[in-house]
Amino acid sequence: MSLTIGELSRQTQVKVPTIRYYEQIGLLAEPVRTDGKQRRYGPGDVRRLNFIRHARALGFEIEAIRQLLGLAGDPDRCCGEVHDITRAHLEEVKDKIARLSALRDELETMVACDHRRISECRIIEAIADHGECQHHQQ
Amino acid sequence: MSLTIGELSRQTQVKVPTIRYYEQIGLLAEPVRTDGKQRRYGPGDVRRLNFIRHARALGFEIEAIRQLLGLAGDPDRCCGEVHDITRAHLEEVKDKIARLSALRDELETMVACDHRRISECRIIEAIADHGECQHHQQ
DNA sequence: TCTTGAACCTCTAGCCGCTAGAGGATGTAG
DNA sequence: CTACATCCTCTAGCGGCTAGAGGTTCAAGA
Repeated sequence: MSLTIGELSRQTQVKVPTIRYYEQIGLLAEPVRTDGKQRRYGPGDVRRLNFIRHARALGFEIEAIRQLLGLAGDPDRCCGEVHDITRAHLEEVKDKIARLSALRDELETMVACDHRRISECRIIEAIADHGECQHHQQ
Repeated sequence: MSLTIGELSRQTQVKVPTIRYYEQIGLLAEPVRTDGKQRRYGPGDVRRLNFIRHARALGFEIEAIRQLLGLAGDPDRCCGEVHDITRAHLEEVKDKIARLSALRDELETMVACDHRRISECRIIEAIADHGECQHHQQ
């Protein structure tokens, strides 16, 4: 009934080295081992790793996921903190979108360049003359 | 007439260790040194570093900037390649925006949680049951 | 029972684009 | 001539993995 790390990887779509990495940073508990030191996983591990994968796909950072997992294991608690973490993440995402949108607009103006010589290329000029605005994406 | 690394840093808003890092990866040429091995920069370095900073602020990767700098130094060439690099970057930015927007919508649905107990929290459920969609932001 | 060989193990290093710190040398103002 | 801000090099760390070396284990087939 138990899974090897490869089977867990196939079921959750999380790569084998990533699973070991999650164990190393304490996001996943150390599993049972065979006599030959190979890892064996149960259904609980599948659920937890799926949760992690989904949260990563939603862009949560590892530390946020660690907190969410802690809270998720505490069924009687009010989920206010879960709400806070998610809202904070939502704000970050909105912020990124806003900054990237400004970037997109600038780049779109720039690519209206009509293939002149470099010495009069609007893109090069645009980068060289770019003002004091602070984008810092990602 | 020449600048110390600290003065260059103040003029360009690029931090001192970052300037040394750019030199190390060959993005910035090795500058003149004093007898005591301290770096001294000229106006050309200020221009080049400003270009780099602006391009970074626009989200270009170091490798793209390396190419842009190479092309920028070739005034008679047609700027088609510059255009291509910029358009490729624009496409990436648009792609990121699209993925982040989908993420934002999902998170917004999730934060409509009304502070119940964890055991019936919609956010936790939403993460746990999250489908097979692949977001992978950033 | 033995032999394959795929999958497992640990360990280390690398990716990007910096940032931080140790520990020491240099340069300039008073 | 001294103080001390700034400079130097070198190494390690950040997040979140990914890749590779070099060796071991496990399960299926002969």
